[in-house]
This record gives sequence, C-alpha cells and structure tokens, in this order.
Amino acid sequence: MAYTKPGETRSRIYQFMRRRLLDGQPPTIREVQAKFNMRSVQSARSQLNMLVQEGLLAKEPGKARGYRLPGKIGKNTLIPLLGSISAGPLNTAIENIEGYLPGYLQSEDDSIFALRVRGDSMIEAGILNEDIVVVRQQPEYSTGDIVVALVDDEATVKELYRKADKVQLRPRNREYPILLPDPDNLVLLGKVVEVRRYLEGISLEESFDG
Amino acid sequence: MAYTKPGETRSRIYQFMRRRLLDGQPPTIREVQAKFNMRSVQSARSQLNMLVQEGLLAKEPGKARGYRLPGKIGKNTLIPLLGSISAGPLNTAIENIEGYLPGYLQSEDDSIFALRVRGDSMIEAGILNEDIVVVRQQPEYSTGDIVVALVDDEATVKELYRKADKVQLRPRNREYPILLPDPDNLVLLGKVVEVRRYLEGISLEESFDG
DNA sequence: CCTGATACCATACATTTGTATGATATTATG
DNA sequence: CATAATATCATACAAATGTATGGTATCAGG
Repeated sequence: MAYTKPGETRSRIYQFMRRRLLDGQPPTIREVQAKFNMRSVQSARSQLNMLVQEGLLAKEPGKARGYRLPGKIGKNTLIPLLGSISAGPLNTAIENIEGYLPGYLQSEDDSIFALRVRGDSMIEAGILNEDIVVVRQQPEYSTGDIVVALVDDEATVKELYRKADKVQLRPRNREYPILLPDPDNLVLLGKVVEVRRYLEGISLEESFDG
Repeated sequence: MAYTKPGETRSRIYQFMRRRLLDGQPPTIREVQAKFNMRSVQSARSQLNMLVQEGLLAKEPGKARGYRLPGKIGKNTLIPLLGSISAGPLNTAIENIEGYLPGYLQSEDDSIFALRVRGDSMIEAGILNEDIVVVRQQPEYSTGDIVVALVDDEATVKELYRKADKVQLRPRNREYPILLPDPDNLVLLGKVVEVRRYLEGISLEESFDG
C-alpha cells in the first residue's frame, strides 16, 4: 500500500477534525483511524499529535474525544435571555431563562445576560420595543451609559446621568419624563453592551419548561 | 440531604446539556454528576435517560459523550462580516472578510453574511450608522422587507416596495428620497434578518485558514 | 545507494466512560 | 397515613477510548 506524501494526510485529517469540531461532535482517535482507512490506532494518534504540536489543534489529555479547536474559534458561547424581571430581583429571574443567544463571552461568567425590552422609551437611541439588550454587570457606571435599572422592583432601560450625588435616568424619547429615583430604591443591574433585533422568527434557543 | 422538587433538577440538567452541546463539548455522565453534586453516577444517568425518553435529548448508546440534541437543530456558527461592498459585486467582497460574528443558523446555508451599515437613511427603523446587519440571500423578496440592494454598484439598505412591475427602495428617514431603480440595474443581495449594535469595542473573530 | 524523516503497523495496557443491579430517601397526592 | 412516583445512593462490571512500546515501509534529498 502506497503511503501518502508527507503532510498530505495530516492536512486532510485537520480538515476532518475542524468540520467535526465545528459541528459539535468531537471524534475519537479510532474514528479518525477508520475514516482514513488506517489499520492502527497509533497511525491516527501520531498525526493528531503532530497537529497539536503545530498548534492547529488543542487537546485535553486523557479525556475521551478530547480534541478541540484552539483559541477563540469554536468558543462561541451562549448568553442567557432572562424572562420578565419586573417582578423581582435578578436572582429570581435567573431561574426563568427564556432562551439563549449566541455570543462571544465566557459562558462560566454569570455576569452577562440578555433582556427583551418592553416599551419605546429608548426609541431615539435606536432601541425599539421587543429589541433584545445584552447586559453586563459592572462595579461602576459612567454618565452616558445605557443601563438596566431596577426602580421599585421594576426593570427599565435608560441612559444614566450623574450630577453631584443625584442620579438621573433619562429616556431617549421626548414623550417620557426623566426619572429621579431615590438612591436607596435604585439598583443598577448592568450596562447595555449590545442591542439585537431579530426581524424574523426568532432563532432563539428555547428553554426547558417541564 | 434534601431532594429537589420533581422536574427541577431535570430542567437544570437539560439546560446544562444544551449549553454544552451547542458549545460543541458534549459532557460525560460523570461530568453531569459532578456539576450537580451527585454522589452516584446513576443519579445523573437516570435523569439523562428521562430527558431522552421525553425526546429532549438524543443519544448514541455505548459511545462516550454520546448525548446529542435531537432533530435538525441549528448550530452555533460564525457569520462572516464583509467589509465595504460599495465598490463592487458580492463575490469581490467575500474576499475581504473583516471578521466573524457568532450566530445561530438553522441550516447549512452559506448564504448568510453580515455588513456594517454606513449612513442614517434607515434611522427611523432603528438602524443607525455603524450598526451591523445580518443578511440572508433569498430567491424571493416581499414588500416591506428590509433588503440590501446593489444599485449602480453601490450597496444600500432600504425597505422594499413593489407596485405592479415597479420597485421602490424606501429609506426610513424623511430627509432622504425614495429610490426608483432601473430593474436592470438592481441586484438584491439579501434580506436583513437581524440588526446588531455593539456599544463597546468588540474583538471580532479573526479570519482563519487551513 | 544511503540516511533521516515521515507514514504506517501490531499489540498490549490504562483510564475514562457507559451500563447494570439493587437498594433507600423524599416528594406529591388522595 | 398510605401509596406511587421520583430522586438519590453505592457498587460492580463492560465497553469505549486514550496511551505506550517497538517495530516496518515509504518518501525525499544528497
């Protein structure tokens, strides 16, 4: 049986791995072996090791199906889309996940979530009714940030303004008044870092509801 | 040790599985066991079996990390963000990929891409300058669709209107005129299915090759 | 032809992971 | 309370899968 040219099999194995990994189905070494008609596990394994050494693949040693795509690629994560949070604090809302959005950020990081906007108080900032905002919790907020605030147990999206010790929550719609919340009654849930609008049937990940 | 309410653990396990599977990293039963602080493999396994029985999960029996999302479920994919396409047809632009957005596609379609919007002609539809639109190529377009059109080798985002045989491209900004393109000079690149706005600096996925 | 590098093989072993059996504890409900 | 359904546990075993060792075959270049 003729051998392939140096590098040729490796390149094809890489393509195969990439497709499978992007597909969400990491193959076993033996699956690679079978795919390329090799008679020995080690033939496949050594090729895969080479790919790891070249930095084209990453792996978790010892784990089954442990090959990964290195770096950011394939590391897209899911942002939880929380349902209505108007009824209470954030912890309660987390139990009530409506779905997931594809996003960039670390999945283990709980400090990012998404909300669906109700109302048109931010229409002049290009945030319409039913839009989805991606929110990051932060320790500090600056004037001009668009934030999600909890005022009297109701969540709203507004632009934040500080003047001395006073806090303003400004809508971006001339028909709405500026809010001057009592600082004791104000909780800032996070800063809006992204706005999304789905113009077709929403391609959300549905969530389980029993 | 108190038990959880019936269905509660299962619901959380399902969300965990879904997240991991969409992320391309199918967990082992023992990983589930650890995640939910169970002392027995079987505790996790029986919950997973239930989910399979309910049709919420699929599995390949005997295989390591064999749980899957059932049916034809979309995948976490990367949408190419094309650079400026005003200079020519789409084929040229594809050579000039600016980055990738995390997205969620229903099908294997290659026909989805993203563009950055220049100008404010769609401001009343909530599409601002510098916003990113996700576009899908289609065989047919309907009145009222927001489309990306190529008129005289320049790409614009407009609302499509048909009247008899005539085609209108309407801006959503009173200061701009309605376009009445010569049908021979009009190419519809696709329909806008999603609008995104990043309010902070983002690091796009860089281009990769093999 | 010689030689190093690469591709490939055969076999054995270790670990991870799925499966099976049998039991106890808690919850929901009439 | 009585009962069924559900959740959980403990332990053992079997299969899948990663790892290791030592070898042969083919390729590429001098």
